[in-house]
Amino acid sequence: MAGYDHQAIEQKWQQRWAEQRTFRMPNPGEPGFDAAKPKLYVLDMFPYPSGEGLHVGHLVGDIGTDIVSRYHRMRGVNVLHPMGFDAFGLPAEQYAVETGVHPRVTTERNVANYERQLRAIGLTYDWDRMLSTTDPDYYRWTQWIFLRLFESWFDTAADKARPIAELIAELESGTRQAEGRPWPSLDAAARRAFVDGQRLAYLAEVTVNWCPALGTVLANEEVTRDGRSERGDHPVYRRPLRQWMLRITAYADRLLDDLELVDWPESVKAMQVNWIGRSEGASIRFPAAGSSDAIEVFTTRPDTIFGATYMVLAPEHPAVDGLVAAEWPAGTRPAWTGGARTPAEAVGAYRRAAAHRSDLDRQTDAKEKTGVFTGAFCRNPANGADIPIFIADYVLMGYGTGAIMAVPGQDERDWDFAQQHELPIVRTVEPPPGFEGKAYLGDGPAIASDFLDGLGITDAKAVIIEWLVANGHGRGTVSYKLRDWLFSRQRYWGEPIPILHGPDGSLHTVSDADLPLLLPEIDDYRPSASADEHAEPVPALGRVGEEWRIVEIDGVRYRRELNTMPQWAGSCWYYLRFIDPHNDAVLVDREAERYWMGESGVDLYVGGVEHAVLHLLYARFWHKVLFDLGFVSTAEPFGRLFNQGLVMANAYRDGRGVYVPADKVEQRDGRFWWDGEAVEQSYGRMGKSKKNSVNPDDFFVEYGVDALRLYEMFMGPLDASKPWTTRDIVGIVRFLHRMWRNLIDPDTDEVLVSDAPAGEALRRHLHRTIKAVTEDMEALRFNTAIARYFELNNELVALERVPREVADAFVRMLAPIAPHVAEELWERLGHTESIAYAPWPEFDADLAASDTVVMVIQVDGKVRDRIEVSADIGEAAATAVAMGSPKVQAALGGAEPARTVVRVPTLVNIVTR
RNA sequence: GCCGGGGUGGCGGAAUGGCAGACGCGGCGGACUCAAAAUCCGUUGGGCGCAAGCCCGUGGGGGUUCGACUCCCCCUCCCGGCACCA
Repeated sequence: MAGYDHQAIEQKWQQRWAEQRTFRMPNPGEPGFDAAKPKLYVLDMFPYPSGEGLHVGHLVGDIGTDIVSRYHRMRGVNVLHPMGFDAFGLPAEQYAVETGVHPRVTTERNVANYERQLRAIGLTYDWDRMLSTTDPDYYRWTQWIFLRLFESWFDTAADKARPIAELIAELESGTRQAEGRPWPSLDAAARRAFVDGQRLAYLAEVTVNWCPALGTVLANEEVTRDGRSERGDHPVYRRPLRQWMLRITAYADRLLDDLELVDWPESVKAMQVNWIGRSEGASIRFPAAGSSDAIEVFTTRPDTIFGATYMVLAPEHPAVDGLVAAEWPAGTRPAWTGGARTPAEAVGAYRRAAAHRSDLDRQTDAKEKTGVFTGAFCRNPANGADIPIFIADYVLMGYGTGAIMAVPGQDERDWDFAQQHELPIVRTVEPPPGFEGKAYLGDGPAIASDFLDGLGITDAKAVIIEWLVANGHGRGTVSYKLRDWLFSRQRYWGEPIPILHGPDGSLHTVSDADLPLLLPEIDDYRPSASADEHAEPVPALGRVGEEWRIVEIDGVRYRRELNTMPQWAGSCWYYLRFIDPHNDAVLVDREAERYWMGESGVDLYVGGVEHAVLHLLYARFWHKVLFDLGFVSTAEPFGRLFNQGLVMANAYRDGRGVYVPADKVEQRDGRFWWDGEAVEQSYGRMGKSKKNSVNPDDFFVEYGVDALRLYEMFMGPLDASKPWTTRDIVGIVRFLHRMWRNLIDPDTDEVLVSDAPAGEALRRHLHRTIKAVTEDMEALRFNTAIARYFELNNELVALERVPREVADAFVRMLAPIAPHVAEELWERLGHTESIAYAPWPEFDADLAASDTVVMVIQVDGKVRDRIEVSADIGEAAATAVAMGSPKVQAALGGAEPARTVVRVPTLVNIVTR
């Protein structure tokens, strides 16, 4: 072999790692497991195996975690580093619809291609632990967890989930009542309804996002803000449907509070806090005039109740129908009626209009506050005033109680509405002098508020809540933006929900012993897509034959649940199954779980920031349920989260706006050309749709895997988004060749090391490098670690032979990032064991700190001279050296030093002022 | 509008209170070569200067400090998230 042959080296070592199962990690108690070592669980967010395969942008995080894993193995740590595939979901199914190929076939093909690509990058996953969410052995346990959700309820007093059997026992023994009613007074159906309504997985008639084009409902999180599906960009309509829900709202406070336990980027924490949207306030009952009913509102500003001059209900509010007056009452203003002859007409017309306005329309017209008077009034409990009740779509049914007390004096939206509808405005917080705004949101003394007058906002809130409670008008409450998780999908390619429906409406679980409930074979996996927004959802499983859909037990015919789970389900707990992937008795072995999850769960979880809310919130929720039920040992699943940056690239569009292949575009005369046509350059995330992806497969042949790994890490900080520039690779390739030549004679293949000790300067440089690289490894700063390799390597160029102490340490330092060339050099240096478990080099602190330093001498903060001094120089000596400098004397120009700042040994600053 | 993150040479980036621009790309000059590539050596923030050297310089303005890319205040622009959430 002459010179550095990356292809031969990379193939050789990947083959050897596979043959020798170098990176297999046994569990506690298994042969080869060393309990004396500390543990580290390093996890990538597992990918959805798309047909397009991986591009270099996907690999940044995977390479980063591989480096961390390799580094810690060398430090004597048991590293759990698994990989799997999140393979249920829409694309495989859509592809199947288009081609007639079963989703399982495409999924298996894609998984195989991903595994091939990941192996080719030299990633050190323990492939024995590989799993796919579509494996029956895996989704068996996804279904099992669903059953645990179904069989649990949330005990608010204990602030945790408990088995539903314990609730039933308490009800039967009389220690607990069903919403105030004694258990014996309820008939069987009422008891069942009550219990089913307490479960963490429950069926409810809810307003859902129905996407007829996809033939399925979508979670709020899967709908874009302009009311279209995240996937496919189809229109989404709101309509009520009976669906499975998961009671994530019960965990809102714990999901919020426990963010303190985890080491996550502030931005992700902030997004979760924002998504949960906790706000403290009060719910207050306003009695409807001339009726015994009352309407409950939620407000964060109960202190402003004396300024509530009208009430607004969401158009869909259930109380509206009962409120609408027969005719317009005396005093109704024209601005309130919407031009209708009666309240019923006005309300009907407004509701119809509101239902057809998309969320986007509502947002664009945010300043335009529409609404109509219902003709009804309610009584403000604080001051006894009768105030008109409106419906308006600026009040959302989905938040709080779907009704507000409108306080235009202290709320901008209410101010706008009041202005546009000629409603009275009463300030109840004194704005500062000179305040010229409209609604005043700031603090100040309460005015026109009876017994609250003079109090600041905080005190006034406390006093009014106390008053509301004392007089039976309301109480302090907390409201959340977070909603329960809509868990039904009407698609085929997902986990079947293991529930049976009895003829009497009762719900029964498929027994644990009968799991997995296999996804039945089906000829036509098409969703029942429709252009009609009113079409009934038809789950794909509804087309399976009766022999599957109907189950007869003891002569009773049960219907199977036909919905499947959303794609998020499988990714909620995969990190647990990696710990014990082949266990067919339990979800995860208790001892193995305790060992690998340790104190704070996964030690390093790396993935894209796009999962900041959905996946991470859902997974935390499931984990907390499993924690409450005693199946896992930590409160949080992911102790440390790290978001890798995106890889960006230039993309080019032709005159029609169509993307053209970026790698075929040429630059001439400052413009860009493709196929003889001028094209527009843009810049953005690398992706197949923009035709600017770089396929790693192409790279292996030309530059090598080690070059790819080094380049991806050298581009910049791991968490920053960075532009991909293929030509920059040459710097990395030069480094690799130079390093090879430093150690191997290109003509004779002789190893160019000497057993002579390294010279003083080189040895110091080596130890400085070990120190810096070690610190960079700990802090995930691989870009600067690589810069240190370059510096050390460049110094070695001048040597005939590299001292062995330097070569050995250098190759080991290189191993985490460029493992193939490191293995090869390690072997040639005479080592017989894989470098993967060679000890990480230690540095000598005295050698790493240099014995002489360049001392900077400033005059009035400006650098005037640099003098090499001993590192242990004293302050007096440093000052003397500084004053002795002719350059310093020239800069002083005879001026007297007023004071001297000395920071030995690096700096002296002579101040003349 | 609110929340979070950013702005440093031609480019990617380094430096988190103490030499701004490590390292790499690109550029320029040179060696080797018939030539080119590869490789090697030198150089490369801007301005003035023959030079020694001097001045300017981390989005803009102000402040703290002997000393600020770094800390504080105001402004501005860019990126990400949320957005009529009462």
